[in-house]
Amino acid sequence: MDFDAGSHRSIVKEDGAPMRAAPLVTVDVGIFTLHEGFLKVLLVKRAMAPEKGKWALPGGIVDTACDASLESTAKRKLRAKTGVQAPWLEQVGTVGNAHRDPRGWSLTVMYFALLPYVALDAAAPASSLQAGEGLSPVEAVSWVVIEEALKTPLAFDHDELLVQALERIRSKVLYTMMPAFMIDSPFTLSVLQRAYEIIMGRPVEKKAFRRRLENAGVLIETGEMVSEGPGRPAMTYRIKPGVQGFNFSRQLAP
Amino acid sequence: MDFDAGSHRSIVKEDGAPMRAAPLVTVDVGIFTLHEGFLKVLLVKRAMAPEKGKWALPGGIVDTACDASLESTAKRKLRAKTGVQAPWLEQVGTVGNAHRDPRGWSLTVMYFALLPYVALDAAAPASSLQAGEGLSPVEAVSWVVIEEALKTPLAFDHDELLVQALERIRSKVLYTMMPAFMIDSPFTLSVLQRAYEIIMGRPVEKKAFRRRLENAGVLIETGEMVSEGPGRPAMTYRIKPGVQGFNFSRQLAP
DNA sequence: TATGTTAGTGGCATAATGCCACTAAATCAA
DNA sequence: TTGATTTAGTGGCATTATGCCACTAACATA
Repeated sequence: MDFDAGSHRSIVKEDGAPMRAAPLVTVDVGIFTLHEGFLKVLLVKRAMAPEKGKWALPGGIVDTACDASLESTAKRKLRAKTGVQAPWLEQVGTVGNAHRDPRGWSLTVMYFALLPYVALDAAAPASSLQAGEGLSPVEAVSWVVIEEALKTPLAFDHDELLVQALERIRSKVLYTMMPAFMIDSPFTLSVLQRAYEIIMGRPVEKKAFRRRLENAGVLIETGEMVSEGPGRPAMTYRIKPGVQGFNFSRQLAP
Repeated sequence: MDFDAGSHRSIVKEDGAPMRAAPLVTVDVGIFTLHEGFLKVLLVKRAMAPEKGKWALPGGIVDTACDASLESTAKRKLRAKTGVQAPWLEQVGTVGNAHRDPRGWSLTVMYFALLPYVALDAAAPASSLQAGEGLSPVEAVSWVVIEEALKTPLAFDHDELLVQALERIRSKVLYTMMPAFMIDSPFTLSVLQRAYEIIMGRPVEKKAFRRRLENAGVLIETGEMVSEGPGRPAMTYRIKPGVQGFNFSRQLAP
């Protein structure tokens, strides 16, 4: 069952201030991309208390008035910071306890999004730096190389949330097409391979990589070749529709 | 960030009834076991509105006063219905939207638990049939064969939640030791194999199965043999500690 | 003692990946 | 023009975990 009839109560303290029996509910989104050879995550610098001035994952309260679902909340946060939609949005998990927020019991639903790199200045709408429709104002928005983000002390328990999201990504990269959603389309197989390598943190064997993609049939040849600098020109490809749900039968070497 | 300062507001409607800005938060638990050759899930019959009289997954509101975390809420629900702890408890995901509960925006964090069969009459404490510490009274508690549960119309969106949990289990059974947590210990390899087969819904090859376990080194030989009826006596085994997190390098044949 | 039943193993086949050397087609610098 | 360098792409064998199947082992029962 969901809850007892009438069990949701608004307790009011003696001084008249409302006290919550239900926890605060927020959505946080780890937004990841590949840029200049690095895996980067989008961080915002909080402009308001609590944790004012600290770097944090983008996120905020679920607005029951304007969000139809948790996923639409996540999409709203994403669009507010990047100005674009993400081709991959996935729920990581939910963390809820009495101590993660100084003001009491709180709960956050963690998502991660993958997208090709977009410059923030150009793409981010004004709303990302100002308070708007349920949006929190922030001092700054920035793509941060993942290793640095992991070293930075983040607001609340966002360090742990970031680690959780990263673990999920590093695990799924071994048997999915994830990296294809973080680069511009169309792309060459070499670019895609490098995307895998950046996320995995180690080299991938060229032949095995290409054969795997070929047998899976997850790409469409565009027929267009590209040639950058010296070396043989390369064929370009696009992702087949529906590939987000595709899983290879085995993982890349651990 | 988590939320804006002061953004949690208790809106009061004109008639004085409190209206929530924050969603209702619940935890639901799919409790699974193996019994008499079937995969079964524990269902409860709701004794109170809403959805009174309907079958549902055990669960209920998060009690911020007594639960330290979401997981402890899940454990409390589990213990209330079965009287025992589960050796496997895993979060499946969170569903939150405006329409899953007739009374407004609500959110549930779904867990699943795996445990060896326990008879409900004997093991369930009185609290499972009566209202207690934040526990909801139910008309009945029952182990239901999974195929039947899937055919039964459940309260709220519990049909979908059950499907989600089941998909997770059917997927992870292919590369984890999950079934070992649903049978009594120690066990024979034949019993364990049958546990896999029940969940997977198809036969598993004996030699491949045993070799896989042997190479993984996830079991401890007890040294004790058991003999039931005719046939050669079988060695018995226990699960090595820490095996819950173990993943085989490949999946069983899809 | 023969027969049926369940436990457990030997050994080859299969499939996806790892590995490495090779060819192919471009740029660049004498 | 030619050779060196660079990147793209392939051929083919090795490795590894699993699938498959026939075989042996040890018990009960008639």
